Amino acid sequence: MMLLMDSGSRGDCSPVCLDLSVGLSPPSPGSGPETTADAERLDRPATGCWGPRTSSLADGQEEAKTLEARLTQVSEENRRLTEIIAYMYASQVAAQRSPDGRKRSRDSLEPSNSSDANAAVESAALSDEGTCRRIKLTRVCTKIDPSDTTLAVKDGYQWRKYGQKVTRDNPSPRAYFRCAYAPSCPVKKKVQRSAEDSAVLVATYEGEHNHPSPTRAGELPSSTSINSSGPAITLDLTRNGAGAVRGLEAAAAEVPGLKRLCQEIASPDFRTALVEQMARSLTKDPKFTDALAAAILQQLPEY
DNA sequence: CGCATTTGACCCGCGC
DNA sequence: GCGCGGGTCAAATGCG
Repeated sequence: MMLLMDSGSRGDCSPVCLDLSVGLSPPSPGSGPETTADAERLDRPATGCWGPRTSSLADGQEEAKTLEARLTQVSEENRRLTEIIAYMYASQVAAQRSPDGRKRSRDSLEPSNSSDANAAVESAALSDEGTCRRIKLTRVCTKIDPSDTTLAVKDGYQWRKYGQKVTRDNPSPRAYFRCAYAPSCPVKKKVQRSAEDSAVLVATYEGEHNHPSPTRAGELPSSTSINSSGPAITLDLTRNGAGAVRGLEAAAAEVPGLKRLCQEIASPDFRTALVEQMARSLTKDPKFTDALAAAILQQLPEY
């Protein structure tokens, strides 16, 4: 699951993306609770993400080692919190299923509105009648000015409104949008205020864009460019490091001269330096810590 | 005048 | 078969 924290001013900065891949995705129908596997993972010792370390580190790398350990520890705590939240969230959703037992064919994966404010972002995949075709569902909660009556969520895409409806379980109307940037783009968006908190706007995205974001034209989606001159090399930082490097290596097979660069990137020294740089910039950035705290608070259900 | 938004009507799936 | 509710359509309306 990807947590997108919209800063509200997408024009001048990219969103903070936290990959909380364990957790708030509602359990797929038919599958058992994920808490068992999660609990097993909880018991696992916290190991570094970057593999075994050598004992011959220079003094200058001591700080990097400490920061790396700290980063791993924070990540582990974050993951545990996410798992706890996921468990509580799943229990809450199970307890608040509609009492009439009516099936919700299109919204079957959407949690009840009472938990809207608790779930900042959720992603799910709709299984289509047992076939392999999957429709990506993403829910995004955005804090807005309660006096703001426009159901507009600034997400960088152009949307065309094609309908509005008042639903039974929420007094505020639900607006229906289609992606207007590309005529063939199948993505739809539903926007509705939370039933509990009118200051929270819940946007449900259905499908995936078949074009890049207009505000990030030329940039590969979910990727961070690390080379602005010459042919751009992109690292998908939403995956783990090894996955990103594997993607690079695959690209290197097609682009001559990239293999050596890939080997460099895959080396422990480069990874250490990368971790050091990322940790420094992240820990020094109060916006990051604030955003992390806010994201965690948003995930916590209200009792 | 062209485009986006609004809004009532219509369609469709589901439960009874 | 009927009613309900969500989703979509399309004519009317508003705005630059």
